[in-house]
Amino acid sequence: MDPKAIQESLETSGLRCTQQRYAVMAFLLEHKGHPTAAEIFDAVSRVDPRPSRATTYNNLRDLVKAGLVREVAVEGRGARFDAVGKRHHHFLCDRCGAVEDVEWFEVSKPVPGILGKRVVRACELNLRGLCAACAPESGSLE
Amino acid sequence: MDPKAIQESLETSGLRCTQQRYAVMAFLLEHKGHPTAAEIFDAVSRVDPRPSRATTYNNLRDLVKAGLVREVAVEGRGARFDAVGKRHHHFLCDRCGAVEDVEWFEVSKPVPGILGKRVVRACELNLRGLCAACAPESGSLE
DNA sequence: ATGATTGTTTAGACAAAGTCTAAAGTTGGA
DNA sequence: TCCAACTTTAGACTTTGTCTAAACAATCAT
Repeated sequence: MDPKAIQESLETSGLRCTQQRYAVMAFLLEHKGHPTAAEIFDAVSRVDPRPSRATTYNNLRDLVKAGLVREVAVEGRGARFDAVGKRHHHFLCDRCGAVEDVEWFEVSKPVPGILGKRVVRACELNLRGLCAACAPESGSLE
Repeated sequence: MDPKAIQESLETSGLRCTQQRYAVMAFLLEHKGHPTAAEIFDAVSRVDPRPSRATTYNNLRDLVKAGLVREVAVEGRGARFDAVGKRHHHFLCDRCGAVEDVEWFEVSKPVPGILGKRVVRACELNLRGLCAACAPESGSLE
């Protein structure tokens, strides 16, 4: 995504395109590996010397609220983020902790009635196991 | 699950049945609401006055390693845990943060080839939206 | 342009979540 | 009984995230 497009998507969402905000967004678009807030903070800090941690957290929150970024549900200490792009599932490596995207495929819907009054707005699959780098030559258990 | 059965399942998994460990396991079996580590610590602290936080964390880690307990993947600060029982999916409420079990139903498998060398060991669905308590009378977007 | 208003950044204190260590306490088995 | 292995404990420490008040933009209407 080129700089102009990033700026535009921020402004369309009602966010000013500030240095910091832009840096966070650009970093997320370039790094699809679901970085943690700490990693994002480190990365933008390296460019613009010493922004406060709070700014990075604020910007992440703003971007999530605006729908440009999503927080990924994984177990583990730090929140991880993901620029909203193509729909996809996630694969979590039990050994090295990597969080990888898996190409989207349609999943079965819950049997009607199972959910009661609940309103479903989104639905994603978490696959778990060993990533390509950690996998030995053994087979799957699923 | 009765006390004897809990003790047995611990010992079968190669874990001594200590006071603390038993208390953590029993609490998880009774509270299906996916408590956070902090909640578990508080609960067992109330019974046995002042165990160290470290003990609770150690025991949780041991139980997860033994396969009796699972860490639930949700975004947000504290790790949440779940006694391993019937297979189920999770429903996450966007408004109140509740994590509820959803009765198991079979989900579509990924198209072969999509996963490359990865070895899948588990697979669960995260549904997201508004829980029964938070849902207005509007419809679903999915 | 000028100034009022609003949104943003900053530093640092704070709080919450989790880990580590060293010492002391248990437990089970030879 | 005594040893080796496992547990627990307190507390220091680290990491992650939030909050606040003050300084800094940027915007908009004159």
